[in-house]
Amino acid sequence: MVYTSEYPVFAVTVDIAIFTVADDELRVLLVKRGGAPFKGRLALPGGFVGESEDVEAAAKRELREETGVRNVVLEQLRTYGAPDRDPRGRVVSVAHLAVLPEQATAQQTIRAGSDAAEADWYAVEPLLTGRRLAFDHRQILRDAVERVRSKLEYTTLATAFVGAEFTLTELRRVYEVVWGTEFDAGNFQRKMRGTENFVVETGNSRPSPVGRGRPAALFRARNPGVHPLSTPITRASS
Amino acid sequence: MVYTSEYPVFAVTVDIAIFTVADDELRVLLVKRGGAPFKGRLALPGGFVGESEDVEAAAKRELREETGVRNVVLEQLRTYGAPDRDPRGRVVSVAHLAVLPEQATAQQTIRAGSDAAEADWYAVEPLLTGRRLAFDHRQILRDAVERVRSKLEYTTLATAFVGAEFTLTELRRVYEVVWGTEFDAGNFQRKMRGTENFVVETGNSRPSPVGRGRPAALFRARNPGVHPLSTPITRASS
DNA sequence: CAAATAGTGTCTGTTAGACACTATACT
DNA sequence: AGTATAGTGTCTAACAGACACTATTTG
Repeated sequence: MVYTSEYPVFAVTVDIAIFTVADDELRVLLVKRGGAPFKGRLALPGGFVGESEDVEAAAKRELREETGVRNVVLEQLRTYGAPDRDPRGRVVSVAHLAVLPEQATAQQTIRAGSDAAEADWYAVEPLLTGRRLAFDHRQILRDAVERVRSKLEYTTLATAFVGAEFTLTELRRVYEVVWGTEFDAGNFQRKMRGTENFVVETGNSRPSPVGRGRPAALFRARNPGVHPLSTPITRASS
Repeated sequence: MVYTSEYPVFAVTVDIAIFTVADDELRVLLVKRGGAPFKGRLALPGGFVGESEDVEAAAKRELREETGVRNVVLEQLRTYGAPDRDPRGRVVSVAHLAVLPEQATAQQTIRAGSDAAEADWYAVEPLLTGRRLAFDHRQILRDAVERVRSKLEYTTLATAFVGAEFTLTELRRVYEVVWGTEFDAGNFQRKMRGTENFVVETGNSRPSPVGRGRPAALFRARNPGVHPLSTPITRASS
């Protein structure tokens, strides 16, 4: 290592806020820490970046280790670098943000590490003000939620919360749950159908889960990944 | 250092894309590198984060060293962590974004470091595709420009490009130069006056720089800093 | 006065939101 | 038929953009 003698030495970690929407709740995947520091406290999943490992690759690896899924939405959030944020020493964390459809959450595999175990989904809302998380993870979580809420407006991120084929009601629920608002179902429908490069009708339909009512047309995302919207989805409505 | 033996060792730097608008151009402050690697190549100003220094504080320090100014807009952009991005070894860079009013650019002091000298302002546009910068700084610059363009829409960032008191024509020029678009002066005026918590009229006025024409009313930012706008400034117009 | 820049009036097309209504399923 | 969910029609207020016009200054 060239720098160990010339420049200050850091460790670099990635932490990931992995979100999903289930049972009309925005939820985040947390692990209970098995070792010091913050033993027993809930934390965002994460870990050290390898010596020759790209930071993004490290985030992907951690996400795969925690959830077993690949090819889901994952993007960098921001970096947290306060000198006292980790009691063990100088650790800079590059926080990331991931979004999973509810269906994918079943594949979640419990990580068998020594400093992390018992991964589980938690409702986000109480975590923002109540229960304390390890390190500065509450702040990271707050920033991540803010980012998700904002990205719903200007990008196609909402489709990352639902399966490959989805009804517009399912998509509307994502907006309603993440924003804590209500939409007029009719206006939402028109807006979705009228927004370019967002969703396309597949031709298939799905019967109502309640067993009654008109079956809903199925849609899919126009393009894979997250893209900016030409016309934003406004946050207002009743 | 606890981690030198336990975990991979990194150096952490900050790089800053410092923007201003002058002579109807978006410009960025670059330094010519005085030492290896990339000796003689242009680079974003930056440097190593100190052993007990907060990452944000390091960015502020670098900005002050390069420009002599304090209390200007400075925010984190994103972190670049490819394993081969610095030929000297494993260096992760936390890139930042700063915006200066043209008036403040005169105070720029040339940094007297060994690996950086001759700081100067360069038109951004040719740098995005042409001349190569040191490290991955072209990519950082691209991302920074993208962020600035986007933030003009949804935040009060435009006011960071102008002085404490400014005319609406000056503000309009910021949008036009950064976006490369033209606005209808009248509609822009109405939009600014009608958008809440953006600008307020001071009561003062300033004669036209050309010496002819009606003097323009002076405005100031409603609140210091960058804030989200209730209604975005749309990028369209002629 | 002419010229130049600042600022207002006004029309038009688009769109968000409210809400009534129609469509299609199951029991 | 009754009920529940999906989807359409239609009205209104707000707003962006085009563009004509007025206001205020200097030479």
